[in-house]
Amino acid sequence: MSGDLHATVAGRLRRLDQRYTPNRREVVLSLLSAGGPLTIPELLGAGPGRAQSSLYRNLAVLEDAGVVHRVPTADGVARYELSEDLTDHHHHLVCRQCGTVEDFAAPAALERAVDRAAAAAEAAGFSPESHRLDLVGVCARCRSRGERAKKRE
Amino acid sequence: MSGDLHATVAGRLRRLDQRYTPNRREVVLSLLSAGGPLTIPELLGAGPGRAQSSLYRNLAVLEDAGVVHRVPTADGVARYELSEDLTDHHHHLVCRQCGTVEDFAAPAALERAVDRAAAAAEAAGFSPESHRLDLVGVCARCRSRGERAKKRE
DNA sequence: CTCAGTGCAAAGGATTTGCATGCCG
DNA sequence: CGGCATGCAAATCCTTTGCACTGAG
Repeated sequence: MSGDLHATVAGRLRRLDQRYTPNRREVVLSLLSAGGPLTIPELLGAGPGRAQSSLYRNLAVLEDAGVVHRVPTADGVARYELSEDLTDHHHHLVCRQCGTVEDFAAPAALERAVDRAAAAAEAAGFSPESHRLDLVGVCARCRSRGERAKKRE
Repeated sequence: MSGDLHATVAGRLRRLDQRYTPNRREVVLSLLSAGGPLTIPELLGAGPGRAQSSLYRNLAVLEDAGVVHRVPTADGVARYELSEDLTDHHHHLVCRQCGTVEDFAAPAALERAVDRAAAAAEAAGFSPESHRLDLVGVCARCRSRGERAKKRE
């Protein structure tokens, strides 16, 4: 199954006359094993000797090819994840303190409710293609940190 | 009712030893009359002679005070809107072509479904505080533009 | 041999900060 | 008067681009 993924990625790249290079494979592998969207520094940290500019360029190519997806976040740092048709549809838990983003699978009932809302938007002239649902709050790690800080007071 | 709003804003600013200056009032008024989050240039265009840096600083202060909210967007340009407790709870229709964001009220059933999902996230250690739901697609304006372009082919 | 891919360094654009001045409380 | 607010300009941060070099086909 992992082989299928790489074959798919390679195919999508080939359509743009682009190759599935080691650098790009590295990116895909990192995103695959991550539990959520990764930042540039995080992706860079994975392998040494990689140039930032190449990473940015590769991400742009991969995004063009429909392999990765750029996730805008509040802290101004872009994050990237694999395109939804390569993984499962999911949503995000966004920590407002440390900015990390974790994947989260929503109940099917929620998806249905979103689809109905999309239909309503369509009636208003907007053509919905996808949706984005984030739960914003405090992640477990930051919460325990906060409680420790509170005790110290 | 609008007076209430300004009083509330002034109060929240005062809590931080900040004043409700004309510049800040201008920002709040612009956001109030807009049908969605505004960019810095849009906010700047409203009044002449305003310095960008002051606007950024004022937005930061207003965000601290819980009056405005920063909305991260895909095109790298930050957008701002009034805090939800000053307006009504709403969601966004994001145009992937021109980047504009319009407000959109979701059906109550959807909100309930989101709340249930939030409860599930909470069980997993995450503390949800709010949520964000965007429908991404093409706005009516861009769609008609696109159709015209298609005809020309 | 050709053209995509890479790394380095410089450029670009959005946002932030330093500093002197203006102004409200 | 003191401290917040403002404008201007310089600085910073993330991201993009230019250029020369390497490597795969």
